[in-house]
Amino acid sequence: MASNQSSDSSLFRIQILIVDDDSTTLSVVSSMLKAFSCKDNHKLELLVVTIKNPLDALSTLQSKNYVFDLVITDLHMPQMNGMELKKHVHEEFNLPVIIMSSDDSENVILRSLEGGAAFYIVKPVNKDDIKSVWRYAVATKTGKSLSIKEIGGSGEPLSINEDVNSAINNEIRKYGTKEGRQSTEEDKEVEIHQPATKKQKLIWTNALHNRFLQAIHHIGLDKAVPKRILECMSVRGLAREHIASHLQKYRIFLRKVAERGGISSRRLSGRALGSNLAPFSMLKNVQREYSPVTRASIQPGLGGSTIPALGGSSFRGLLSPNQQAPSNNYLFRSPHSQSLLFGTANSANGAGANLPSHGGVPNGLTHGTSPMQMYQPQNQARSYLQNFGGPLLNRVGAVGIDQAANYRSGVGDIGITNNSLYTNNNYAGIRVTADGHLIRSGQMQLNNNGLSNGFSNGGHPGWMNWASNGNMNAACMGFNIASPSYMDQRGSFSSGFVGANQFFPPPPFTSVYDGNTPMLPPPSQHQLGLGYGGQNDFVFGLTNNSPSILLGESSNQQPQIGQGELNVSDMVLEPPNNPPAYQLPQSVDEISTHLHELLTPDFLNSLHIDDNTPWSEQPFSQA
DNA sequence: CGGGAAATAT
DNA sequence: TATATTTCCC
Repeated sequence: MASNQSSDSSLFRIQILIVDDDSTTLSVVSSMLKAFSCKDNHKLELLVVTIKNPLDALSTLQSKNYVFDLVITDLHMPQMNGMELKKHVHEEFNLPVIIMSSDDSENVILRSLEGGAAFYIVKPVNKDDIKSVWRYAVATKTGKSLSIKEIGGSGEPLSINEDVNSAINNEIRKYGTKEGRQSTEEDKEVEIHQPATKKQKLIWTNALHNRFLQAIHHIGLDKAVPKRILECMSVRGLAREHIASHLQKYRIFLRKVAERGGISSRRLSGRALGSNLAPFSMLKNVQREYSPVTRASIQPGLGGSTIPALGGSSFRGLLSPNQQAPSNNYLFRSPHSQSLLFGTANSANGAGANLPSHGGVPNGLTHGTSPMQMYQPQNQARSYLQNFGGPLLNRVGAVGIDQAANYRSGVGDIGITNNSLYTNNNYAGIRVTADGHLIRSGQMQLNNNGLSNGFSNGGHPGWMNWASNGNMNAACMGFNIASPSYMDQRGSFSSGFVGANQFFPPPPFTSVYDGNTPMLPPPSQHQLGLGYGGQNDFVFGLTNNSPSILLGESSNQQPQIGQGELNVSDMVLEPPNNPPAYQLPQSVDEISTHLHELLTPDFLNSLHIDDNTPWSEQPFSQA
């Protein structure tokens, strides 16, 4: 039962009550916890009391008033469930309660967290969970707050309180050093030697990745080496090693895609390639959680790249009104902390709760207009964090999509109205009929720059995104979404993209990116309309049950888009006055030939990945 | 020292 | 398994 370790000189005396009707869990968790309490460590004293009956637990708490620091309880117990117990514990003893259950349903987890649980552990409990408990306990005891330290604020990378951190590091280092100690079974079970010198784990958030991409743009892929990228990115705390590692992965991704791109389009029979090119699916910018999109939608897809907004335009995602432009930052995860990024402590700071989940559906709690998503798959090692905080980036130069209002109605215009201050009010009316067809409504007008593709490139050579015959052409490809589970709500989905090369380098990175501010270029450069912050600049994603790759089989054939839900040929757009410098290939062979060109690193580089797509869905997480 | 591949860790 | 870190070699 109780294990007591006497020590007068303890720096920390932590007393934990564990309640679970399963005695195995009790003993396992107990011993795991104790494993942290190194016997020859006089700075740490851990008292663990295990009780099978929640009612007994309450009476124990009463009889030993205020001696406990923390209660860990199972959720499903015969006498009283964990949440009830938690309620009592909160009210009567004002102690934090950690819920621990094999139930990993999001519902339950959410309710628990919302109900005030400190955090939630999904059984089987692993060492990371134990570490989390331990750290939480220390933090509680010492009054230090465990929190994501002001992600939007101080510029500090994600970290728990430094004091706590170092204290724990010290403890762990002591525990972890093998010198003078025989390794025991217990050590193997809970092995925690992470020297303080160990690097914090960097999580490549989408925003950070975008920064990375932009840096590569700026430098040029061929010259982009870690050191230069690092300089260019100007992200505090970022190390060359981080870049090198990421670059390595990125190159692998590029290589893979390039390989795929090189094969004949005739072989690109739908599904096979779709799955092969699954990485692309992440390139679209679907607002999964927030978008009311149901069907026959123009989805912002992946694609086209940074078209300067001087006369150009960028599609912004079809966002719901509350959707904020992502402004996420990079996150550092302490090597010791896998699970401390959530829970009560964070809630106090306005962060959300994480959701252990198998399915990987981020289900971040919305916090006002700055929802933050945290995703911790199960209780495993990774945490995907996404921060949607920050100001709405009303990107100058972006096509303002008259989005939610019309879109929500499901019928009517998707007014794609360029409201850029820097353009000439180009108007491309695209209309979705009641039955979900996309029809032309209004026409693209020329702007001063002379190109009428709606995405004028300011006089610079650029691709049209649909060819002069008015049809979306061969460059339109659809890719199945990588994770159909995401799309359950509205069926399968293909996003198409049209490509445009990057002709404009991003503005120089002048300021040091502190990891917190939204990644916008300096104001004077806003007009470039670059996709800072992670949006795809524009693209049509074409929806619904589309085969994976939608290359036309003949020069006359239109890409097949879905089940007639949305037909590109309905998008009759005015031919340009000035033919684009680069004509899209018309025949299959040409397509085949040009596919490779389409998938050049430059093009790939130009792909901006939206912040709302979980990292696990991002391109080279699949590569 | 720095780049990059490979091994290793989580 | 995926991805971040670390090592190793050039």
